Formats: sequence, structure tokens, C-alpha cells
Amino acid sequence: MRSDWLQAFLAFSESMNFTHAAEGLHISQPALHVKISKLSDWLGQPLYRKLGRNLVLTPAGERVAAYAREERERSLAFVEELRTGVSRAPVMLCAGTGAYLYLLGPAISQFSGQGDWPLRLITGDRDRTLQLLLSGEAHLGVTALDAVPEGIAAEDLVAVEQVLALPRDHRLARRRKLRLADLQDQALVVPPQDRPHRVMLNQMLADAGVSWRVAVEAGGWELMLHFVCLGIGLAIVNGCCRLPPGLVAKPLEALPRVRYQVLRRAGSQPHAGVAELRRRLLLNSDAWRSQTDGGV
Amino acid sequence: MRSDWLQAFLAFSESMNFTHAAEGLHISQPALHVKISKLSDWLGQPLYRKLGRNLVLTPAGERVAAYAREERERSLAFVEELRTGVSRAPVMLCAGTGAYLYLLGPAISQFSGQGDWPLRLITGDRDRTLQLLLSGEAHLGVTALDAVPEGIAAEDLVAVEQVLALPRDHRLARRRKLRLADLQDQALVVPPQDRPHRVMLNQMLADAGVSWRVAVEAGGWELMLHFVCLGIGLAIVNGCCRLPPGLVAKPLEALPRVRYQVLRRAGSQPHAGVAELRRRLLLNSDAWRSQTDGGV
DNA sequence: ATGTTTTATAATATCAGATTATAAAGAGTC
DNA sequence: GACTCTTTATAATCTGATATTATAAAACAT
Repeated sequence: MRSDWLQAFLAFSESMNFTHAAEGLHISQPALHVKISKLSDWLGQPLYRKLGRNLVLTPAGERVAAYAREERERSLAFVEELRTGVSRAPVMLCAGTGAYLYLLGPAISQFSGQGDWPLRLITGDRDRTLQLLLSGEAHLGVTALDAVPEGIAAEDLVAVEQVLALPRDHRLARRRKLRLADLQDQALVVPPQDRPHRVMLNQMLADAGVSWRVAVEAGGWELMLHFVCLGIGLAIVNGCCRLPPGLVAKPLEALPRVRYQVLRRAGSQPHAGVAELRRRLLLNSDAWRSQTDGGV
Repeated sequence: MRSDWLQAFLAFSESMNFTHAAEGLHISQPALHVKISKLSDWLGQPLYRKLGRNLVLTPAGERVAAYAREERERSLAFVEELRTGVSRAPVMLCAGTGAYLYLLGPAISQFSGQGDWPLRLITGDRDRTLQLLLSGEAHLGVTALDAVPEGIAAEDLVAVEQVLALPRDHRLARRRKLRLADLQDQALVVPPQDRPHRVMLNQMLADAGVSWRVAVEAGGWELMLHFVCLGIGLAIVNGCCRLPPGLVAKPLEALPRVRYQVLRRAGSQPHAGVAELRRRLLLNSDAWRSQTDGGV
């Protein structure tokens, strides 16, 4: 497989536009077109197709682009290590703010303290995480998935309960356990429409026949909890969230546990730093699990 | 980095002869020479030097050749997976017969039963294992090392005691523990001169002031134990060896434990199957350790 | 329809990389 | 040391893969 074809295709895949990609590579548009045709012929697979006036990658094209990105990283890492003695190949992790704040801290600080590979953290929701993994722009992802999509490999990290966060002096705060019915007529702080957590809440509360109202829409656990502090409403958040003073959390056992997972592209051939971070993440989850098995 | 330069260099590194390698690549000798000169210039490192009338790889050259081999494997695996849907990239493991027989069986059968990657087992002693790892011909190695050489990464697998294997009715068989002095004037079945185990025995027994004689020289634990069965002499073997009927093993605590390790090339970027086998080997060692902590 | 943008193909040009030829270097032989 | 044999290294030349320019074809917007 010729590396110049691969790198040309990677450049193309980033803009999905022969003209612009060719400019970036400082070659003419037909030259780029021929390179990619040859790669496609050699692989025996169409790598893109027309969709209206745009071009989109085929599934094979996606995989080739991800492979090309990995190969470029490995090559750069190797050459740098050969020339300078150390490799600075960064490890790219994509996760949500919640995961970073409450779940991944120790693993990340351990990995980072080790100092062998620079770590780049990307904040992204479920869809962005998957997209970055499939394109090879992120090496690892942490998010909660119900169904693992094609082309993604998932390993369980932790399953956390969902809890109702409420002011310490709220009347529901005295109860040990809560059912969904207890939320009848409450004002809730919820994520904006169409966010996965909101969809789940709408669904589950409707199924339970509970009527409720939106206190305010806010994205991100911290912000939601902030509004609960202000007394605007109650919020349903992950059990792993660190609560601000004045709030308490009560388990809502009727809601499914949120299963956080470590994700990577199926068939990916990442560099050594990626394997190390993955190991650290999974190890730390064991620690987390045992630490909280009694608590919460 | 241009893949044709790398592959040309890999071919050269296998024969260390421009003329023959060029024939193999179906190009002229000057063409190959130029390719390798360009690779060397681009990397800013000499990749080989003259030694008398021969050429030898520099340390940088060794690393580049190993990287080239890995890249070829990854590329073949990727293309095959893209074209056929499954990858048949083999995983190459090098270990001694002893390790295969007594240590690695479960891990290997589990990995093999999984069927995702074909497994190729190479039998080799310590030196051959290291050599194959450094050249990239083997992905993983299992052997016992006292000192980990430059360029090799080692992870502890198990540390096994050394035991004296002797017939059940031998006078020493009644004792629970043995000291080296108990071997005074015994006939021992030992590996040939210069093998590491023999060197260690010569050393330790001489240090302890024990005089002994060679019953027979035989390579391989099974063969040594076979001769013990025949009553030709006693043998000092690893505690993990499975003893033939009629023999018993007595720990020799004065001898150092043999520390088996999983080895790979430092900085190697292996394909997924290699990572999986490494995981399996290390996991199984945990099982082995706990299983035998009480016993032996 | 007409204009605009981009992909795809054809015709031509150029330079990277191939080849042949040969010098240089090392090791054995007389 | 002179001669031979083998292999690496360099120079001169040539060829073809890959570049470029030009342009047709396609898709959409106005």
C-alpha cells in the first residue's frame, strides 16, 4: 500500500473536496484525483460516492481514512523517537464534561503524571464521541451507550445509578428511596430537548404516568445542579456527580443505571500510549467500583 | 515516510546484501541503493555500516527494520480485513519448550480457541527469543531473564522455584527441604555446557563448595527428567515442570527463583492480536500464581 | 436557460526514479 | 605487490509514472 496515496486520501477525507484538498497538498486537483482513483482501484473498493452535489465516504472509505490517520501518527511518533529519543505522540480522549469531572479524574492524572505521552482531552457528547472515534480523530472515548454501534468496540467502565438531586430541606429529602411517582407535579431542571438524557426522562416519566414541568433547561450536570442549589427545581443526575453543599441525592431505582463504557474504533491499531491510557481507565474503574460499592 | 523506501530497506535488512535484495525486489542494485540512501538521509541517521567486507545494521537501522516489518504486517492485515472482512494477521510468539509445556498452555489454548488471529509458535532459547523480538520477527517472547537488555520491555509472568527432581525411592526423597550441600557427590543430569541453566548450576554449586559429576548432558526439561526416570542421575529443574510418574520434586531454596517474563520490543506498535495475546498471557499468570501459591 | 462550482477525463510535459556503465573498495590468491 | 573476484557506490542516461493544463460533464442556484 503506498503511503502517499493514503495520505492524499486522508487530506481529501478531511474536506471531502478534491479542489480544496489538492490546494492543501500543493498539487493540482487532477493529480489528487488520480492518486485516490489508484488507491481505490488497488483496494478494490469505492471509497466515496456522490450524494447530490456532495461527496460522502463509503463505509470502506471511513475505515481507510481512519487507518491512514493512525498510520500517519505512528510514523510521526516513530521518526520523532528515532531522531530525538522520545516520542511525543499525543493520545486523544473524547468524553463528556460529566465523565471528566466525576469519573476519569484519577486515571487521567495518573496517566498524565507518568508523562510518557501528551494527553489531549476533547469534550464531546455521545454523537461527537462516536464520530471522532470512527474518523480516527480521537483514540478513545468514554460515554454511556445503550447500544454499541457497528465499528465500535466497547468495554464496561462503571454502571452508575441515577439519582434525584434536591435541596437538603426539601420534603422529599427525608425519604430514603424514591419512586418516579414522587416526582408528580415537580419542577425539574432538565437538559435541552433532544439531548439523550432529556429523551430518556421524557420517556420514563411519561411511561410512569407522572406529570411534571420544566423548571429550566440547562446543559451539563454542574449547571443543572447549580440551578437546583438556587431552588429553581429538582434534577435527575448521575449518581457519580459530586453534589454542591446543601444538596442531597436520593436513588431513583426505577431508572436504568447509566453504563459508562470505554470506546474505541473496532480494528484500530493505536500506538502504545493509547493502550496505556485504556489500561489506566479500566483499572481505575475497578477502584471506583469497589470504592462505591458500599456507598452512594 | 515513504512506504516503498521502508519496504526496500526491510528486504535489504533480511540479506544485508544490496545485490541479492535488489534481485528479490526485481529492481537493479543501484536503484535499491538510492532508495536506501534516501531513507537514510530523510531519517538523518546512518542505517548500516561496513564491517570488514560485510555490512551490518546500526542500532537505528535495527529499529527501522523492525518498524518496517510491523508496518507491513499492519498494512496487510488492514487490506485483508477490508477486502475479505476478516484479518488473518498472525501473532508470533517465541518461547522455550519448557515455557510452552508448563506455563503457557492455558493462555495459548484460550487465545487460539478464540480464533480471531492465527498463532505461530516459535521455539527458541533466551538469545534467539531476544534476537527475534529485536528484529520484529516475533511479536512476543516468554523466557527468564536476569537483566532486561536495552530495547526490550519486560513484564513479570511468574517466578518459579527451582527444584531437585529425583526418584520417589531415592534417599533424599524423604527430606522435606534440601540444601545445595545435600547434592555432594551426586550425579546430575544437566544441560550442555554454556547453556544458561548449566552456567548457573556450575556457579552456584561451586560457590557452595559442592562437588558433583555430570551424569549426562541433555537439552530440554523433558529430556532431563526422562533420564532421571531412568535412574541415571538427579536433575535440577523449574518448579513448574510436570513430573513424570515415579519422580518427586524437592525445593532448593538456595537457588534463585526463575523469573519468567513476557517480553516485547520497546516502542513496538503491534497489531491488535498481539495486544490480546499479551493480555491473555498476563491474565493467566495471575491464575497460575494463585493456583500454586498454596502448592508446590 | 444561464451561470457557477466541482468532479472527471484527455492531452501533454516534466521530473523522479529506473537502468546501464563503471569506479572504488575490500578480501582472497599467487 | 599484482591480479582476480565480489560487492558497494556514483555517474550518465533514459524512461515512464505522475504532474500539469485544458476541458468536458454534472449538479445545482438564480
